[in-house]
Amino acid sequence: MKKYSFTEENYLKAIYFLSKASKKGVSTTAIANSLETKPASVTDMLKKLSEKKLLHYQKYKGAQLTEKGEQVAIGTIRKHRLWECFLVDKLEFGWDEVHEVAEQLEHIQSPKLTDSLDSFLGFPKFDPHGDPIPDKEGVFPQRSNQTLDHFKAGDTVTVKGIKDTSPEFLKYLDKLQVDLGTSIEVMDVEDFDHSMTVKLHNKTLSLSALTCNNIYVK
Amino acid sequence: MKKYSFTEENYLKAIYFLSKASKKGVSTTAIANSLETKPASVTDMLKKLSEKKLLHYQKYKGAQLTEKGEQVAIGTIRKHRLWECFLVDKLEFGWDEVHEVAEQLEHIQSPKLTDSLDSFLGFPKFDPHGDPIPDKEGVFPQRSNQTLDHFKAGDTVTVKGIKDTSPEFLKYLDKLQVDLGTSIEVMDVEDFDHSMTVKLHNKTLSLSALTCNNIYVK
DNA sequence: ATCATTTTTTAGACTCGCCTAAATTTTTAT
DNA sequence: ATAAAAATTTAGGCGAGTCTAAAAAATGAT
Repeated sequence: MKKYSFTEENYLKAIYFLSKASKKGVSTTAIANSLETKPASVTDMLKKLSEKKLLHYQKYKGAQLTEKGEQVAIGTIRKHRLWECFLVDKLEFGWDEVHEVAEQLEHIQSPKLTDSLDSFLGFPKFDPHGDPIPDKEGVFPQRSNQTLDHFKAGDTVTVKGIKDTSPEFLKYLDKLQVDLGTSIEVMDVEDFDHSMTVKLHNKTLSLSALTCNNIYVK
Repeated sequence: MKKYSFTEENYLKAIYFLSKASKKGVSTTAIANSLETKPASVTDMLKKLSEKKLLHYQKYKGAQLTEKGEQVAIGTIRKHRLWECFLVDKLEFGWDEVHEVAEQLEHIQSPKLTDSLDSFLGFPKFDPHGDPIPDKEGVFPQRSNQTLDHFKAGDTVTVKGIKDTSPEFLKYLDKLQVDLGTSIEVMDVEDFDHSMTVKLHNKTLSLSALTCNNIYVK
């Protein structure tokens, strides 16, 4: 098992997420934006990662992870999400407070630690935002990818995940008492702006189309 | 609260421990040996740490931590030892397996994490090797600094800590069933080589002078 | 007190990851 | 089809942290 640097893991993780979105060849600029760095720096790093067989790279054509690179990325995501579970379940962090710390913890190199943590947490399938946690073999459990905005008046659904996991949005959801597992009944959908009137915890409230699109439900 | 790099924390920690041993001006070579680096590299770093007011440094005179530098070192030791407790108490690591991972975890930057972990662990005073864990204010609890070799036939003592925390010695102690809290009765001390015959867990065994000097008791 | 040995520092260079500015290639618009 | 715009790469450089080799200072032995 080779070791990869903090930076390498971050690049691979970023490229992994971007490749899920765009499907073919992740662009230099996209990576640069995602990592808050400059395109020139990304080009340098792509060359290095390419030499290490972690991704395929052709000048001007973007990057694609190799199997090896994808496994490193998935391993990093696994660590990140397990630590998020730890922080919320054991240390009583809020779901809006875990990201920054998990960004550090995800780079700790110790397979034994990762797997012991997994076991200690009871092999969770989803992190505090409902995002799937890959198992030791890199297999993701399936999570509903339907968002609340796809439902209509009369439907009753359960919150399964949050798409926008920014602290701002998460704090807003806290205020609304929306959490994983919360049951939501759709009362009405407004034709004009696609906002929804919903009932949850016996309270009636209105959710914008954007909000509804950021809540995964089933 | 400023942030210090992985490397800076390691230098400060090493100098802290060396200064406890030698009392006046930690030498370049001593630091280099401790960190498995070269004296020339240490000189460079001492200049930088000195500029940051983390230590006092004069050419050819060695280094001494400032109050600020000492607090950073103690903070790092606190993190290290808390993580060791976590690994042993919660993740069922052996006391001989924790050092390497704790060396990584100790550099995570999040006061909230450190303090939550402390609370989650029940504010432990000593780590799995019996070493004292400084509190949030940097105050160390007191631990017996008497070693087993200072006792004589007829004395009965309790193991309070291990001086040599190398995996090799710790595994040896595992084999002898010596653990923190283990009660030891001194049966006999050999004049010739100062080895001891002791009784513990109703077993009689012989311990070398070196072994006895590496076990803190009270 | 002086000479030899050891320790420490300086000088110059390397890697990693990043930057800016300029050159080049690709894409888009006309 | 070509010119303008956008994306990407190259070139050169910087800071952190490290190294080796050589110079300088401190220490120890006689």
